[in-house]
Amino acid sequence: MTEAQAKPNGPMPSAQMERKLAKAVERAQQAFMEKNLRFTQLRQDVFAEIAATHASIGAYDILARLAEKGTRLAPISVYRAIDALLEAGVIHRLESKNAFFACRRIEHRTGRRPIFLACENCNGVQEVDSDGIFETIDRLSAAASFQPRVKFVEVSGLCDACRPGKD
Amino acid sequence: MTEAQAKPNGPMPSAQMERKLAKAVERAQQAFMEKNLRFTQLRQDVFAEIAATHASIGAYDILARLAEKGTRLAPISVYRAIDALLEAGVIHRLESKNAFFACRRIEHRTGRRPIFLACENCNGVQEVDSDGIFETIDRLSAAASFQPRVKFVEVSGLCDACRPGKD
DNA sequence: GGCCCGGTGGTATAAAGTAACGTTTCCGAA
DNA sequence: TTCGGAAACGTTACTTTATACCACCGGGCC
Repeated sequence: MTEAQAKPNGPMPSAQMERKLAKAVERAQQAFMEKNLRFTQLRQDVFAEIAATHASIGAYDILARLAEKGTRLAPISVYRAIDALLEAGVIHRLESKNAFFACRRIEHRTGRRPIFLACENCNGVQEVDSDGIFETIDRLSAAASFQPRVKFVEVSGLCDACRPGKD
Repeated sequence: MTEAQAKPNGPMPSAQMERKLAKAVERAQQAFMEKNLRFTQLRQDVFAEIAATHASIGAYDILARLAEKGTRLAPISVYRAIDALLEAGVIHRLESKNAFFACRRIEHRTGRRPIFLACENCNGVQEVDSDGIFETIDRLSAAASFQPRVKFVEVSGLCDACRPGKD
């Protein structure tokens, strides 16, 4: 398949989108400060590109979009920025797609880790409360004498907007 | 192809391991037959290599091991065999590692899908009963109007044998 | 100043996976 | 028994994803 795909969620006033993006960048900056990490220009640019997508995006797509805007980078530079963004917790990695998306940080509201619902059509990612799944994983791990370090719960499918029968 | 010769100090009797491997291959063959798929020589070779590993293994590692034994293949051939093995359900893919492992098919005993516990040290993979995790995912998906198709639950960490404090 | 260190730039290359196309093999129908 | 289509395989080339390596820059610190 090529890169062409269904447009992301419905039309939205671009002014509103820009305000949202600016807020997201600001929150990211906050997160970096709290962790004593540097929110450099490169990291900000990469984050903004990911956040502007409102979906998951591959490292090389980020690269291409930045190049279109005049910022030509080597892959390694993007990956370094991504590493920092992951460490700061402002983006997540979708293991099943080798892609990244801006964290909406619902765990700040729920106090719990979310699971990811990734749409195969529009690439949008929802984070929904895990409702005890991670605790279950911990329990199952303990029963198997397994020491968990990183846990992935990812679901691939179709989001509401992309469901057949809808338009 | 010559038989495995006596090793001076193997940790496990190689005869026993070979018997286990032969059984695994036989079960795989069974699975292929039940699904009306062909268990060709290539597929058998690739499966045997994965099963003999007793851990997760990357496609190119399989390629290299087969090459050592005189079977030189193009990557695509291995991937095609892997696809067939996945379809037959005799191996699983570890998304978080881009690797594959032989299914021990605990769902045949429990009637339920397992989750995967992957050791970062020895690459071993345990399949343990999911204890309702997938049902929870279905429920959460429905609540989010999301239509799930593929679900990944993978845990990366240290298995009992590789835990620090043991030896 | 001289030093360390985190971040960056650039080149090259590894690792993972796929497209395209032709040939062989299997298997059932005529 | 041969024919024909589908599935499997081989070969080449290629894309996508990710990292190694080394040099350099700029700020804090002695």
